Amino acid sequence: MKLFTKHTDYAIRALLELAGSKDEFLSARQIAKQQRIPYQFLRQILQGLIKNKLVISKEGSGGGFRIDKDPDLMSIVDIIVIFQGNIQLSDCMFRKKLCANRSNCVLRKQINRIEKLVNEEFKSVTIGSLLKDLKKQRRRF
Amino acid sequence: MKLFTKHTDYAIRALLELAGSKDEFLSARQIAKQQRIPYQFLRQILQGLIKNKLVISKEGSGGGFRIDKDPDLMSIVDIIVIFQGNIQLSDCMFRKKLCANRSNCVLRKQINRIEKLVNEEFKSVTIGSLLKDLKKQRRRF
DNA sequence: TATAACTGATACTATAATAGTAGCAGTTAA
DNA sequence: TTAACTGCTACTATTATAGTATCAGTTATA
Ligand code: FES
Ligand code: FES
Repeated sequence: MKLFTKHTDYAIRALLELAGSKDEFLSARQIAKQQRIPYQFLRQILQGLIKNKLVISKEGSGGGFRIDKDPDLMSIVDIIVIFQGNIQLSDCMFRKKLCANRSNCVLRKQINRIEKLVNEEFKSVTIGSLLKDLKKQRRRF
Repeated sequence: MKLFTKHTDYAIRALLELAGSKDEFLSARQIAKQQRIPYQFLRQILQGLIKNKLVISKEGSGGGFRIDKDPDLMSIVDIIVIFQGNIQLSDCMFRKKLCANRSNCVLRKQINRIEKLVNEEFKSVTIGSLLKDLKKQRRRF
C-alpha cells in the first residue's frame, strides 16, 4: 500500500529544495539534478504545484520556480491531496456503487476513524517542519 | 491509496461469515453467494487463510471451511499481513535501493511514526469485535 | 460404485493505477 | 538571434490488483 506516490514524494523533495532557497528562482533542471528526479516527470509535478498556488514560476531564460506559501502552513496532506486526492485508507465508498453487502459494513466506521487519525497526524507535518529537521540533521553529521 | 485490497476485504467478509457460524463447515460456494464474492477469487483467498491457520477445511462433498482461531484474537492487521505484507504507508525503504537522496529523508521517521500508530489502531479491530458490531447493528435495524 | 459437491493448487488473462517520456509552442535574458 | 527556460499535453511502459479457468484429488450418499 502506498500513502505516497512518486508524484507526492518528488513534490515534497522539490518543495524542500525550494523552501531551502526561498527567494531565488530554481529551474526544474536544477531541482531534478539536485534531487535526482526524472526531469520531465518533475515538470509535470511542478505544474501541479503551480495550479495549486504552492509555487510561482518565471518563464524564460533564468526563470524557474519559487515557493509562494509559508512552508509552515504547507502540510504533507495538502500535497497528497493535490496528487492523489483525499487520504483514504480504503476506497470502496468511492467506487460509485456501494459495498456489495453494505449491511455488513461495520468495517467502514473503523476505517473512517483511523483515516481521520492519519489525516490529523500528517497535517502536523509541514514542509517547514521537515526543513527544520533536515537542517538539524545536517548540522549533526 | 488502498489500505485494503480486495483480497483483504473479501477475507474479512468471509471470516465474519465463518465466525458467525462457528461450528459448521461453510463451502466456498455458500460464502461467495452470501457475500457476493467472485467464487474462484474467494477460493484463492480461503487457501491463503488455510495456509495461515485462520481456518481449516474439510474436503469432499459436504465439506467446506470452518474458523480455527478465536475471532477476538484475529485482528485486521493479521489479515492485511497475509495478503499484502506488513502495513507500510510508503515503501521506498522496501525497494531494495534506498531513497535517491537519503540524507534528505527526514520524512521517513514521520512516516514510520504514523505507520506505527495505524498498526496499533488496527490491531485492536478484530473479527470478533466486528462481529459484535454487526450483531448490534442487525438488532437495531 | 458412480456421481455430485466439495477442496488443493496453480497458471492464465484483464484492468487499472502509477511512473516515466517526448515534443511542440511560447517567453525572456543576454 | 539563440540558449535556457516554462506551459501544455499526448503518449508509452511497468506494475499491482482483480478476476478466470482448469485439472487433480477427496468424500458423502444413493
Ligand atoms: S462501505 Fe465499504 S467496506 Fe463497506
Ligand atoms: S528513505 Fe524513503 S522517503 Fe526516504
